[in-house]
This record gives sequence, C-alpha cells and structure tokens, in this order.
Amino acid sequence: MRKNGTASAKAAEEPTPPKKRMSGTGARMRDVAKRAGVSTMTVSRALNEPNKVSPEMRERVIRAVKEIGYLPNHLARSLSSTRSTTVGLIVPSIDNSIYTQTIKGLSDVIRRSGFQLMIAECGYDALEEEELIKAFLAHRVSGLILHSTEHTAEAEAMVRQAGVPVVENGSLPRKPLDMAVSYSNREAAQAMTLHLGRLGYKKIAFASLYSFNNERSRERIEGYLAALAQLGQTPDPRLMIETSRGLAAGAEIAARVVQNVPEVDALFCAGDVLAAGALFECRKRGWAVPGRIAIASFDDVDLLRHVSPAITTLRLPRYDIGERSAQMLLSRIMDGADHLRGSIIDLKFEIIQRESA
Amino acid sequence: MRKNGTASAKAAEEPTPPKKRMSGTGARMRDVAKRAGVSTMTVSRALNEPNKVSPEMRERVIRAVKEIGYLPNHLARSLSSTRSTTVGLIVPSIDNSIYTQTIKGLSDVIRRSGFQLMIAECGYDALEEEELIKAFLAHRVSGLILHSTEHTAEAEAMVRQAGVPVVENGSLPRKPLDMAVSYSNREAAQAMTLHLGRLGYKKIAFASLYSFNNERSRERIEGYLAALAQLGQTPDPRLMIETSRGLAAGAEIAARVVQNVPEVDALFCAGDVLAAGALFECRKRGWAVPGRIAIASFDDVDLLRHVSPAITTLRLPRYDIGERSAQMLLSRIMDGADHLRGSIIDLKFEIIQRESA
DNA sequence: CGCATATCTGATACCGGTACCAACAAGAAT
DNA sequence: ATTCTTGTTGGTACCGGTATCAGATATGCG
Repeated sequence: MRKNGTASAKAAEEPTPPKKRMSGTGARMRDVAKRAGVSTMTVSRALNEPNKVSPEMRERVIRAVKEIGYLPNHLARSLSSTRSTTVGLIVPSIDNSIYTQTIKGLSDVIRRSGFQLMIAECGYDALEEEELIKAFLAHRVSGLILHSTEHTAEAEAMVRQAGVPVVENGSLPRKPLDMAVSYSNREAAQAMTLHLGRLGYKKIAFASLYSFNNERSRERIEGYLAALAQLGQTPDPRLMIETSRGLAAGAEIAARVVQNVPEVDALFCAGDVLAAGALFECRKRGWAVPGRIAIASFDDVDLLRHVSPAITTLRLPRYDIGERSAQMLLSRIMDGADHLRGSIIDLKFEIIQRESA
Repeated sequence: MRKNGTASAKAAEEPTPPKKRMSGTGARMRDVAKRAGVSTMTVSRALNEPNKVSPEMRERVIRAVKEIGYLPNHLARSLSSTRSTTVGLIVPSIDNSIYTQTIKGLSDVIRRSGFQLMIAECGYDALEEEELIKAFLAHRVSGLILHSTEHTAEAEAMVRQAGVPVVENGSLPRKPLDMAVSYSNREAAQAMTLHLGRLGYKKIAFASLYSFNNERSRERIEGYLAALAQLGQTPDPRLMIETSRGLAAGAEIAARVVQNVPEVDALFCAGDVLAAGALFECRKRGWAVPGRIAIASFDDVDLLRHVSPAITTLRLPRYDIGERSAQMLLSRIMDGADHLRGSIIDLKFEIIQRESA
C-alpha cells in the first residue's frame, strides 16, 4: 500500500528493475499508534510488556492491532533489541529417522517458548557445518544446536566470538564447545557387547557405520573393543565390519560374516536398522536367530520390537536429548544461567533384552 | 566490544536488569568500511554485488572483512531491503518418516540458493497452523510451504494479505491458496484398489488413518470407494477401518479384520507402515500372505521391500515434491515468475508389484 | 498541604544494513 | 575542446522496531 500501486498487469519495463520481492507491505507499528492515538512506544509496550501499560491503553492498542491487521516485524524487533527469537539446528542428515525424535524434542520445547527453529543438514561434513554455522550466525540466531561434536577450528572460533550458547548432541565430548547433552556411544556399545558376552556368546561380530567422518561410530568401536578386552576375547578383524546405513546393508553383512567366519555366534549391529536387515537375511537363509546366530541392535526403533524374533537392543534417550538440549539452551538465552556453561549431561541408555540374543 | 566490558563475574545486581542476551557484539559493516578506507555502501556492494565495484576495492574490502572477522547481519539486511532469505515450512508432524524425504528435497534446493528453512509442526491442527503462519510472517519469511491443504479462514487471509508465495503439499486442492505440488491421494488409493481387484481379490479391506482432521486420509477413502464401484463390489463397513499409525496398529487391524470378516482376501493399508505390522501379525498367526490374505501398502518405505514376502505398494514422489516445491517457491521469490501463480502440479505415483498381493 | 516516590507515556537516538540519488572521473562522440 | 555516456563511489534517508531517559500524572506520607 505504500510502495506498490494496484498491480499494473505486466508493465513492460519498469524504471527500477523489479528483481526483488518484498514480503508483504503491511501495517507498521506507527500505523497502529496513529489509529490508537498513542505513541509507538506505547504500542510496543502494550504488545511486549503488557503490565507496563495501563489497561485502557492496552485495550485500545489491541483493538487497533486487530482493526488494521497488524503483524509485528520480528526482523526489526530483533535488530533493534539485539536479541533474536531463532535457534539454529544442524544435523548430519535430515532424512534419518534417528534424528527426528531429537528434533521433535527440541521443537516441542522451543516452540512453546515462542522461538523458531532453523534447521539445516551438513551431511557429515565439517566444512559444510562451518558454512551453516556462519549462515546461522549471520541470521543472528540466539542459540545453536549441533549434532556433531567435531568442528573446524574456524567454526569453533566463530561460535566463540559470537558468544552464542551452543549445545552439542552427538556424543559426550571431553571438552565441549559450550554445553553437551547426549549418551555415551562408547559405553552403550561396551555395555551391549558385555551383555552378549555374559549371555555366553564367544564370537561376537560388530557392524558399525563407516567411521571415516563419524565420531559416534568410532566411539562405538572403542566400546566394543573395551568390552572384548573385559571378556577376555581377542578382537578378530574379520568380525569388525564397517558399512552404510539401511536394511540392505544389514542383510549383506549378515550373509558375509556368517559365510566368512562360520564360528561367529552373535552379531551386534551398531547402526540404523542394520539389525533388522540382518534378521531378515538370516530368516531367508534359514539361519536360526538366536540359534545359529544371535542379533543385537543399537537403535530403539519401533521396528525392532515387532519383528520376530524381537530384537535385543538399546533404548537411547533420543527425545530426551532434544528436550533437555532445548531447555538448557533457552535457560542460557533467557535467564543467563551462566552456571550451565561447560555442562556435560549424560542421559544414559538402557538394554532391552528381547528374543534375538 | 562495544557494550560489554570484560565479563564481570557475578555482578550482584546490575542497574539495568540483564534479562537479555545479545547474540554477539561483533564487527559492523561500518568497521569494515573504516578499515578498508571506503564507505559502507562500497562494502555492501563489494559483498552483495561484486561486479558493481572495481576489483581493487573489492579486494580491499574482502581483506578487511577477513582481518576483523566480520559477519554480515541478515536481520539488518532483510529489514532495510524488505527482502528476507528465510522460508517457512509447516508439517503435521516432524517425527514422521514420510515427511522427512520431502523435507530433504526442500532443504537440498533451498540451501543451495542461500535461503534458510524454518520448520515447525502443527500436529494436524489448523489452529496451530494459523499460529505458526502468523509467527512465520512476523519473521518475514519470503515464502511458505504448507503440508496441509486445509486452513483456517484467518490463516488464508493473513497469507493473502502478506502477499507471500505459498506451496501446498499434502494433496491436490481444487482451489490452491497459491501453488500446489503433490500427488493425488484419491487416485493413488483408487489405483491400488483397482489393481487388487484386477488381481482377482473379491473382498478388499481398507485400513486408513483417522480421517477426522486428515484430509489426505479422507481422499484415500474416496479413492477406495470409487474403485470398488468400478469393480462392482459393494462397500462393507466392516472392511473399512480407521486407525492410528504404526506397526502395532497394523498388527491389530490384520487380526481384527480376518477374525471379524473371514471371507476377506486382501488388506490395503493406506498409512504409515501399517502394512508391515499387518504382515508380521499374519506371519505370527500362520496366515499365508498372499494365500490367506493379500497385503498392499500405500507408502514406499524401504522396509516394505525387505520383508518377506515383499509388500506390494505405491511409490510416491515424496522427495520430488519437496524439490519441486522449493524450485517453484524460489522462482516466485527471486524471479517474480507470476505465471506460476495458481499452478497445481501433479507428480503422479506408481504401483510397485511385489509378492504380497 | 508540600515534597518524595511510583507509574505511565512520549521524544529521540539508535540497531546495522540498503535504496536512492548526486558527484565525479574517464573515455566516447560530436 | 565540449558534451554525453558509462562506471564507480559516497551521502543520506529510511527499513520497523526498541532502549533510554525525560516529562507528566498519580500516590504516599509526615
């Protein structure tokens, strides 16, 4: 209404190249103020700190807002108050079911506080993560949640310099950038391996995701090896397999390990639905589970409970991680809560004993 | 460096209540300008329209930027240019695997263009969606992607008034708010039902998600009924079941329908992994699939291919929907592309014949 | 009743950039 | 040599709000 007249259908060549879009030229606070016969400050206060304004003013303002359909401009608000209401989240991969529970936990808490979540994926690439952090900081997010715990030096420097609170999620870092909320991948893998050992399995194979740029995966391998040591079993390279995600990969692994190492009696799949794929393959081939080979999994996805035999697995606190991360981040953003700086929260895990092992 | 001195550890009570956080008090464009000995406009241009600035100036600016670690402020940028680089996405539920592929498609395209995605979930609730739309518009997103195609009148009015381009995703609306990209839930359900009929099944049960506030679900039911009519089969209320999501629900349905209606010979599950649950249940009970009862599914999740028997299903263009939606939205945002207004893109689907039917 | 204190409202300077237009230099055209 | 372009740079107003402080009104109390 201010800059654009009635849409002149296909003006041949406007003087100013209209390469741009303006996202709605709506009413401004000033318009509300005029309508209500008050100053913009009163409008601002009526909307943001209602108790600092007399009831009648408040009502006049609210009415004016409704009458002209005013929508506050958070961009301007954030700019002038040097305080934004957005939080950035970076996950390795958006279309991976194991992150969605964490995202849900984050989203639930963050939305309830009136913040907005900006989400991006870095594809397990620290350089891409750096780019995304830069972009988020440019958008002046007031907090960051990073699933990875490995960052480029540049990324760490930017975050520090920006002074924005950060929560890291993927694992428990020795030295967090700021705060961390996770369970221990190492301990979880170790616990399950020990569990299998105590159940009597002597040749425990371990399938994990490629550890190349995946710290979580490396920690799980460590845990496996630590448990073997405790059990007095010697690691066998043929029993340690790295693979990609998915049911197909799990199937392939099961077939391979049983054929290469006939004496194997258990397979611990430390990655996304690998175990289900392995189980399906075993059934196809007629290998009894757990008679011929036991199977255990790392994830707590619904699927594992419903196949038969139901798969022994770990329950990981994925939703809780999101929830807790958001809470901590918001405490820092809104209440200062400087004592949280440096916190490392270990949310633990749990072994769910079922039929497959 | 401007407003905050050295962090005074635990100042007892500052005069101004420090309830606030400022997200980093970094260098401003003005600082870069001073350092490079140019005006802020030259800095602005060097960064955003490099070819409008002489090479030496450009280089001086870039160097200054690096030297003082300058991060542009997108808030200020968007405010003064009335043009933002964020896009809002509202899905019914974040932790549902079927949306993640679409989100991935969106994310891939949107990130590549330097935009940021703000994501929120409305929980199948149009009022919540309205709130979220309001919040997104307040953040001055330059585009919206809505999975739902049913909105409150208020929500539609706001979107219209804001003049922001919108893509709707969940189904093919008769009258889109602006643009729509989807497949037809109705046709897909109809096609699969017809397919089953042609395979010779005479008593086809249909399980769908609760249709109460789920338009997609209602359309699928319509498709099923249309197909039955074409096949000359009369609908049987006992064969039409509404349920919730998940493997457990699928299992429960399979058990129920076979027991209640012994003559049933096929079960078409039009919802998230229901079919897999149904299959597992049938196997537990020793019902041959497809001998005793055939099973078909609506989703194209990986799981369905790996169980045995592999489940006959539909391949839905979920990733493509995201990709295409983002492309159209960006065309509108960046290039005007007014001819796209009102577009309804039908991305079709495909029947994948496997062993279960 | 007078003065201190508390409560409410408004004027104004910014937040950190960009749009717009004027100024200026260096060829190009006449 | 003069005027017209074209290309580059800077000055300034403004995007739409909020922080801050000053002024005005109301209240408390001796």
